[in-house]
Amino acid sequence: MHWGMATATSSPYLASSRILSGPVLHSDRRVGGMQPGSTAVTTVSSGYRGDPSVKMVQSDFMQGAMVASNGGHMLSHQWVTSLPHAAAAAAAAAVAAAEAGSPWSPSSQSQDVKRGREDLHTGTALHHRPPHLGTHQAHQGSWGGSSAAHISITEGQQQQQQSLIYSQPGFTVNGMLSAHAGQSLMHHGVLRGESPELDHGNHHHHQHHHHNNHHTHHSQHHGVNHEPHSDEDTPTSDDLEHFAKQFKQRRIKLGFTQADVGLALGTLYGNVFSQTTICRFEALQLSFKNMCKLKPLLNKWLEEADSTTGSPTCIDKIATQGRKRKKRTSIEVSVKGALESHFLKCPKPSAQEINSLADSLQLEKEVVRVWFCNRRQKEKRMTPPGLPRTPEDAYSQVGSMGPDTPSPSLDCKRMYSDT
DNA sequence: ATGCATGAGGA
DNA sequence: CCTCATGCATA
Repeated sequence: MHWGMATATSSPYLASSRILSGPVLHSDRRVGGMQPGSTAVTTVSSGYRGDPSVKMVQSDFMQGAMVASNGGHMLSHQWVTSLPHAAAAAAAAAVAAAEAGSPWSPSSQSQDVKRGREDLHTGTALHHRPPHLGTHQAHQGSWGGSSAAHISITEGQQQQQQSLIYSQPGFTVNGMLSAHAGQSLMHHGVLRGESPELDHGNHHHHQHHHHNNHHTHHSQHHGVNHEPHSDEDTPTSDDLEHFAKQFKQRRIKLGFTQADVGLALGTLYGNVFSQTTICRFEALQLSFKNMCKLKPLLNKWLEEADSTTGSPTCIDKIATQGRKRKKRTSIEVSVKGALESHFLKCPKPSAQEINSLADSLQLEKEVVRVWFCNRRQKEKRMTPPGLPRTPEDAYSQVGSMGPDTPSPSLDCKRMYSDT
């Protein structure tokens, strides 16, 4: 209705300079009108959470503890999506038919499939460094697989630059170790203006749009597998996998949560990372290149971590920026199914296509666009659902990705005019 | 652990 | 607008 298609298009939300401290709480949930037919709802919640410093050694399940229950001031209502009475929603819904097309996307993503986890969960926080664990398992080349001994980042998914400045002058490293028992210490010893991207030293990566090299490559011959020595040379996929595993174990043994690590990295090297990123690293859900970039850092952290086992140091908590984020739009399952279907037909819909889709699904165009972007990214991640495959047939989707999506999908052209 | 989102950077 | 790297907010 109101925002049918004229208004909501690219609402430049955000930009709120700062949040007034005024207790402006609007208890307006979703403006009532929503019925079990809406395509999506945007959940409302407070804008920012205080500090997750509740360091409780939990395995690595989730840091649910962070959801502080503060007074809550939800004053970000620029994006409130007034749900239209989705009527047609139901129509398009129910389309969740996933024709397995990709090697690793059988029919999972409907909402969130959990691949089985495997182990961990050491509820105890022990600070003892394990002698070492030599549990290397088989490896299957997930993505880059194969001995990437020489692969160097050729896969080149485009890349920007990430630098890695070691800001923090005399600030000695060793900023990890959060509070050990109590809360965290939020004391800012140093605040860097925030360094977004830092370079790692190698920005020789340009963007070529091709994927990782998953050609059958067989490990050529590395006399002995170079373990995760220190870092340096581009690690092989196997290395990464192995490292990630070890990292996770050590981290847990040391009693740190993923969030802790991310924080420590920040105070340590000037790059803060979130729990999410650490998690994804451990799960190898990052792009090959991204994994390579993070590995050295995490490796250093590990070293520091066990060497300092027991040295409390301060961690600073950078001020939180009042960045307003659009509330996460919850897309209904059925709608997701629809999107999924379209994605299979055409992973890269044109703007117009997106518009049509958005319209028929009654979602904002932006939401749809982003959905596709995320979907594509997901497709590129490592850890295909169901890795344990023989390295041989790991991939079959050859022919398509190359320098740049040679398969431009010259077909997705079916916009139906609703009504 | 993940879904949706933001942004930088490149065309 | 896309790709990528990241992360808040969630489930």
